[in-house]
Amino acid sequence: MRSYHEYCSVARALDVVGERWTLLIVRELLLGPRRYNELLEDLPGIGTNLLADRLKMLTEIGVVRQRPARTDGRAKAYELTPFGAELRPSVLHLARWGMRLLGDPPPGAVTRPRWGFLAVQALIQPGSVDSIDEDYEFRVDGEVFHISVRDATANAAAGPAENPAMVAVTDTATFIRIGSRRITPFEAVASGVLTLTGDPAAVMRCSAILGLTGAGAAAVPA
Amino acid sequence: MRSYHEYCSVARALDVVGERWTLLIVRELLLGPRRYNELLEDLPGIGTNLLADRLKMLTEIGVVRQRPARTDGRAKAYELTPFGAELRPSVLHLARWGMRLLGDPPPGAVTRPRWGFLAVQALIQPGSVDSIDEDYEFRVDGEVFHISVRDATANAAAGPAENPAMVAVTDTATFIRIGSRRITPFEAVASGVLTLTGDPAAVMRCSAILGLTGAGAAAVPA
DNA sequence: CTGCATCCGCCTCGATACTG
DNA sequence: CAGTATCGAGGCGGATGCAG
Repeated sequence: MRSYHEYCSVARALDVVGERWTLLIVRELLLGPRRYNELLEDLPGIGTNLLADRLKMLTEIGVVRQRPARTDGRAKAYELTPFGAELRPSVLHLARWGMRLLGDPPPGAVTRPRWGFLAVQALIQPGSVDSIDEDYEFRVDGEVFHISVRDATANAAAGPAENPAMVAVTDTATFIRIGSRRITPFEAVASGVLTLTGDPAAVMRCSAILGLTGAGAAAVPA
Repeated sequence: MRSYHEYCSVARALDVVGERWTLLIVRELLLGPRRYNELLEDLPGIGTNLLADRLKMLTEIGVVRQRPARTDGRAKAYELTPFGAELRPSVLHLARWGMRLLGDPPPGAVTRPRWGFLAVQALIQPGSVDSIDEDYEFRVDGEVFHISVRDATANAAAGPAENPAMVAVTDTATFIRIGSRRITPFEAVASGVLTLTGDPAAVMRCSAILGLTGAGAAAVPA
């Protein structure tokens, strides 16, 4: 295992998760346990030997562990250990930062609706959460997830909301275009690529939580 | 420039800062502007061509920019753009995460006191800051920096504090050993590798800010 | 069919030498 | 001091093979 040989926690962290593909494997596992072949599908281009090597290394270090898959007793699934799950803030901050680098989807690019789920978690701004308890549901290219606000704290979770105050329906490209502030939700609604139903006031509160209301659409320099 | 070809903000971020050495360059620049040869010294093993390539790429993307060095009008220094500086939370979270992976300093490992400055910033827990305005000074192998608490918010800065309520003097290895919770500040004082002067109550408040008081010395699994 | 291990061409990386 | 040029070694990516 290659190392920077620096006695610094950043360098040490990068010794473990800084090699190619490794943090993307963590990204997938942050969305839930995953089987080997599922990871191969989620990460086009990775090469099966590399995935096996990375999983073995991450398992040895204690970032990832195996456990029997839910559906099939024989098959095994990979999941993050609690230690590995502590990478979530780093990955979410990277997601937030990378959002501004995303232009329109290039022709050869792969897109997965699940990634939008991560994007929402990255956009949530703890300071902008109102004290009204309610849920917002998102349906992005068939993938369904929601944000729950309880006690002025917002959490994202998979699956539909029980009684959503707002439902947003769109496609992955539009979703990321909104998240990267290239268009506003209102423009998306106007052009018909986003459908918002529910309480208009809840729509505004949800937009605020995701930091999409302010004029702070900072552009990428140069 | 190599890419994952995924339309996902995490993958896009890693396209830019995920290659070898790149995030360590950012780490150095987070500590202030730096000249080419200084970066070469800070990052042993990088290879001068790779540093040049990375700096050029980061400059084109808008993460880094050049500006005339302060001391010498002709010489140029590299610094982060505001966009690049937004990588700070990601790097600090990684620093926090990697702290638990740091054992005792291996024989061949390089150590720089400046890295401890980053470690302190990574350890600061916004929720554990008392509402007493005061400063804490740290002297680690000659490098001096401090934490300022104002309005229940803690900030780390380079240089000495004006009127520190506490001064901690130690070496880099001990400093990181404390940060990784392998020993407590009290054990370090007892064994003579850490010297704390000032108000004992301030020492406790500072320890709390850095999350060093609780029993939460979570170990690395397996 | 899933879950890897092996093999091979290629491209990045790392070290040294060289130039403005 | 601040890079560019060159070249060998090794990690990476893709195809294939094989065991449970």
